[in-house]
Amino acid sequence: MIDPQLLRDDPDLVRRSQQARRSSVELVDEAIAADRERRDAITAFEALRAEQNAFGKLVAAAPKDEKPALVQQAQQLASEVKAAQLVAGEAEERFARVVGSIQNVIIEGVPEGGEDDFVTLREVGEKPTFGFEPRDHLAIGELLDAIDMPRGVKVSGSRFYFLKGVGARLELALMTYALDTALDAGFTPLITPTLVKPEVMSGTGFLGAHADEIYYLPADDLYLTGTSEVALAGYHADEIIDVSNGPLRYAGWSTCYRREAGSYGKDTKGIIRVHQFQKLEMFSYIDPADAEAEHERLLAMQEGMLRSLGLAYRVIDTAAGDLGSSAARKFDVEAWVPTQGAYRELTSTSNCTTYQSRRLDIRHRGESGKTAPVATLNGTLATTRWLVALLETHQQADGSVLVPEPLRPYLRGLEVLEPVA
RNA sequence: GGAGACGUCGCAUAGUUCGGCCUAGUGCACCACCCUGCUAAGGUGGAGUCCCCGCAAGGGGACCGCGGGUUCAAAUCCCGCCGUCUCCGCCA
Repeated sequence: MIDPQLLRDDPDLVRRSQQARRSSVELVDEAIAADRERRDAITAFEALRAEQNAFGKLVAAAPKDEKPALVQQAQQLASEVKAAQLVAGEAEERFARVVGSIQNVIIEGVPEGGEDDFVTLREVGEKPTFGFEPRDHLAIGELLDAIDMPRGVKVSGSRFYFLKGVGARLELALMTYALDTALDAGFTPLITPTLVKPEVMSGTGFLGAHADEIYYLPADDLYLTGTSEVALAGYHADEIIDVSNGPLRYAGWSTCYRREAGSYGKDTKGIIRVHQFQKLEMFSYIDPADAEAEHERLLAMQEGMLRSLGLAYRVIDTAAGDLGSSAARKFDVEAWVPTQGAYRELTSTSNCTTYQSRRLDIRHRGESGKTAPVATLNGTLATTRWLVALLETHQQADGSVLVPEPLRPYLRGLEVLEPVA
C-alpha cells in the first residue's frame, strides 16, 4: 500500500507514477475521494460513540427509578451508533480497496513505459566466442548426463526435469557459493517455508495482476511461493523491528514454484523456464532513507557473482510498466546466452520502499520514537537458471565444461565436467 | 484425529463468580526527576499500539488471541475460528 499521506500531500506524484506505469490515473482521484468519505464517516461515528459512552455512565450511576427512561433514550442512541459504525466500516473497506490497487510510487529516474522500454545501464564482460558450433545448455546437459528432461516430463509433466550427477552437484555448488557470498556480506541464512497463508501472499503484492502465476492449494488455503521473498517479507510481519544499528539482512534458500501460465511455447527447451527451481534470495529490512543505497549494494553483489563466474552480462533498469506492484524500482542482471544470441535474466533486485511493509505491518522506531514503516528490498543471488549460462559459456569443443574457479571448492576440486560416454 | 486447560497493556499476574465504580489493578523490568557520597534501598512522576479532529496545545475513538452475536452497556455472557500446553490415539 502506498502512503495515504502522500495521496493528500502530493497526489500529482502518484498520478505521474501511475501514468509512467501505464496504469489507471483515475484511481488516484477515486482514492482521494474515498479517503475523504472515510474520514468523514469515522468522525461522525466517533462523535456518536463518545456521546453513547458518556450516556452509558449516566445510566450506570442513575437511581433505579430513573433507569428505565434513560435506557429507552440509550436504545435510540445505540441504533444510531450502530448505523454510523456500519457506514464507517464500509467507507474504510472501500478506501482500503481503492488505495490498495494503486501500485507503488516509482522512484525518480525509472524509465516510463512497458516491457521493451527498459534502459541498459551497462554491459560487462566479453561475450564468449567459440571455434566450433556451440551446443545449447540442454545438449550439454545431456552429454554430461546432468539434465534429464524426458523423465521430468514422465513424472511431473512439462517444464519439469531431473538434475542428475554433476548437474545436481553443480546446482548445489552454485547455491552454496551464493550462500557463502551472502554470509560474508553479513546476511543471516534462512531456509523458508514454501507454503504460505493468503494474507502473506497478498501482503507481498503477488496476488494482483499475476495471481494466475501462483500455485494454490484449496484444500488447505495455502499458496506455493514463487520466491522465498514471500516468506522473507512475512517473517517480520506485524512486528516493530530495530534497524537503528543497520538493516536486517537475510539470505533465503528455497525451492520456488511457478505455474508459467500463458507462456506456452516460450522457452520450452531445457531449464530456462520451469515450474520448479532453487533460488537463493537476499532480503533487507532497512530505514527507508537508506533504501536506495541498499539497492545499489544488492545489485553490486549480484554483478560480483556473475563476474566471478566468468559470465558476460548487462544491467537493465526495468521500465515502470514492467515493475511488480510492490516495486518502486527494479534492476535485472541478464547473462549472455551464446546459443540464443541474447541476454537472459539471471537476477532481479527490487526496492519495494515501504509498500510491502505497510501491507504486512512491519515498522521500526524512528529517532523521534515514533513508529514508521521500514523499507524492504530483495534480490536474487543464484538460481537454477544460472546453469544455462554457465554450461553454455564455459563449454569446450569436446562437450566438456570448465568449472569456474569459485565453484571448484564446492565440487571437491572438480575442474572440468566431462561428457559421459 | 479425540479429551481437557489456557490465551489480559514488554515479562509475570489480578479481574471473568453475579455485565456498569475496569478510561484494566499489582509486581518486575524500563525512562525522567528527587533523596541518599558511590552497583543497594526509598520517593514522585511517566510510559503501549492504531485511527480521527486540530497549525498547535489538546480532544475523541478503537484495541483484553481473532471474528461474529446478545445488551442501553461486554475483558466479563453466547457462537465460530486460531494458537499454546497436557493426556490419549495414529503416523514417522
